[in-house]
Amino acid sequence: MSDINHIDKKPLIRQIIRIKNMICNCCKVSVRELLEQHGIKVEELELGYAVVLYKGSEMSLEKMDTLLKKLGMGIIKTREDQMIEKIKQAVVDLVHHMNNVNSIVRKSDYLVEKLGMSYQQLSKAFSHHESITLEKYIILNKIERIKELIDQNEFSLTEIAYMMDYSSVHYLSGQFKKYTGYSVSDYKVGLAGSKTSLDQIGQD
DNA sequence: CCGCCCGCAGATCATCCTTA
DNA sequence: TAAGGATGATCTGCGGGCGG
Repeated sequence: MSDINHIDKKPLIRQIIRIKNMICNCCKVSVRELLEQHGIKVEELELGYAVVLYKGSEMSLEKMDTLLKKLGMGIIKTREDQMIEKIKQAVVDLVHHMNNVNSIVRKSDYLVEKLGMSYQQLSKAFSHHESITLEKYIILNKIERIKELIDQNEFSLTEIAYMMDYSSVHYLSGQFKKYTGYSVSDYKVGLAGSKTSLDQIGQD
């Protein structure tokens, strides 16, 4: 009797979950692996969201959130959370995934166009939700991208400045030192600290 | 000569706050 | 919710120094 009821009460739930701090394909691999290890079928998986199928009696959103937090991620719950995550992904797209110089338009214009909200609204929501301003978040992402380009050792600092939409190499150099505490030269010879994970940007 | 770094002044922009 | 103003931060342009 109880066994029959137990089986009947195992409905499969299909749900879209929004996931924060997914910033690259490596994250997708990790998320899929983690969820499948816990019996969750992943039907679709993109940066920022997944379509999952799971047994309601064995798994819940809370449990999934706990699992994802082990990867530095988590499930987005409120509308504001979702908006902040969209802003972050737009910034990551802009800074890290656009190698075409011409595509790097004014950051605020790009975000306004991509998210369909005024810059004031975006900035206010971001500052309210995070410990840094939207502008600083963009700059910190650019610094991490610059570190990557320096590590690749393919471009001079002048070329990197041009690629990252700085008007001059000297301003890039100055901003790099301001935000990291060490110069580009120090970073190149390994005297400085390592790169920061994108999901840790802005978190003290 | 080239690449990198630094300082300064002025222009531009982002953010915050107030008001309607 | 949008508009406008104030303020501080960021960015640019110029000039110069240093080391390879």
